[in-house]
Amino acid sequence: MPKPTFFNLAEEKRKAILEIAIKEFAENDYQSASISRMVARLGIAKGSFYQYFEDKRDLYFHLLDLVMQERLAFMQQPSTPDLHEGFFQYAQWLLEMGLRYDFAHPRLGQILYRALFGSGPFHDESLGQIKTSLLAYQRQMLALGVSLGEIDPTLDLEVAAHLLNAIMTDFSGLIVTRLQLDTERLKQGDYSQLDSPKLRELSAEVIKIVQYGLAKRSG
Amino acid sequence: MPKPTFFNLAEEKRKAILEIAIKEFAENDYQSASISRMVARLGIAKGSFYQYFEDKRDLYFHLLDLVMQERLAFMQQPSTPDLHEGFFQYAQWLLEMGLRYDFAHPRLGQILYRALFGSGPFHDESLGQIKTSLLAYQRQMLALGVSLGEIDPTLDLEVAAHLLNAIMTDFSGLIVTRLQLDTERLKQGDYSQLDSPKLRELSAEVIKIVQYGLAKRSG
DNA sequence: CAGTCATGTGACTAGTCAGTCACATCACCA
DNA sequence: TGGTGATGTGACTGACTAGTCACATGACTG
Repeated sequence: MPKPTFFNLAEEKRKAILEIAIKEFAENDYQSASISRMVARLGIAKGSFYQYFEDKRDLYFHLLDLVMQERLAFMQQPSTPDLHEGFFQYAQWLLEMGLRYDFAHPRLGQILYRALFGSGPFHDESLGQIKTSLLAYQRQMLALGVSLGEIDPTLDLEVAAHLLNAIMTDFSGLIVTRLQLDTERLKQGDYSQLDSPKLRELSAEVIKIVQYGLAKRSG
Repeated sequence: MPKPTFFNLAEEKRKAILEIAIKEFAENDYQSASISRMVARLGIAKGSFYQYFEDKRDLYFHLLDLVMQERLAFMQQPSTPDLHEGFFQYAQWLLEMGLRYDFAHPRLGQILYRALFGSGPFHDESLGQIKTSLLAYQRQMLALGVSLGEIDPTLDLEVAAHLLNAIMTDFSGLIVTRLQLDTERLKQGDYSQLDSPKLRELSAEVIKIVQYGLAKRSG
């Protein structure tokens, strides 16, 4: 937890610190993210940093908290469909929103991605918990899908949850290559290509495969 | 490319260097992998290292080469089924072999995994090529599956290849949690739990989902 | 005004790192 | 034996790191 001093700061300054910190941890892994570089960019003294945070780790976990909060808030939009209205419809919506989030907050996404798949000094600690909770959610979704009669009840739900999760996290990478988005332009905030109807087409295609598999339908 | 001096070394010494280097790059990302630590462990002088390799990057790319070579060699076993005898049978075999490889060479797998999903200083360079070539292979497989009449010809093969690839690379993580394998024991070379028939059961379950999807079959 | 307390500061410690270089050692050959 | 070229060496450079601390500034209060 950041020290009280940090929360007493003028909002402007606090936001500036977070902005630079997010940039630093998005562009570098935990080890390589540099406090010296951050304070230099912020134009504040090294000592000040240590009045805001216990240490580097303290800042890092605070950022992870923010990332998860942002993501949850982003997902809780009024347009959210009800899972009871259709499992695969809901899954497609999840896919699309996850993608939109990654485009809207590429740096936050990067930090989360690093925490999930990277291997910093705290890989087992609480970061594993994020992954576990994501998987638990997918599993819960699937269980509901089974009870709605949409999901094959003979499936191993743990395996299915893993696959669903793998596909969803991989989806961003797919879209980026597919739409041939210029990563640099993305970083600079130009998301115009997102409006392309291809996004919906693609998520529909993915869900179709998830739903019916690769096999040629008999006939 | 390593300098000629490296290849002139006695095989014993060369292997010792590679062993320590693999350990170092498996346990740390590129930035954190330390040449100073390596030469200390090897009991050789820092200068000697720079007579074997141009620089850190040179060593790293040499290791990546080795990893890919090892993996290819591992996959080209006499037991390899013919893709023409059945797409999904072949896919299941691929899944199982990939897993066995990761168990047999956990450190090499770790290095490859880092190269694919990490974000070192050379992420765009040639490492992207590895991923691209893996994807190209999956895509080729799928195209053959279509021509064999096993794969739904209306699918977008690029999307399908991505999903297949995501599932395959995620599979190792799934198995490790599923079989509740002790990672430490694995590192020490105890692979006894691999004999479990669960391995085949699980890969079959995964392929079943890939083949027919999650949806409850009508009826 | 003096006192107190939160906040800001940057030089400093003790450690890390990749990479260099003048020198030493060794093997081999004339 | 002396010479030559490959190989080995480790102290050294310059640059970086996280974190500390004695001190400075500012604001608010009695």
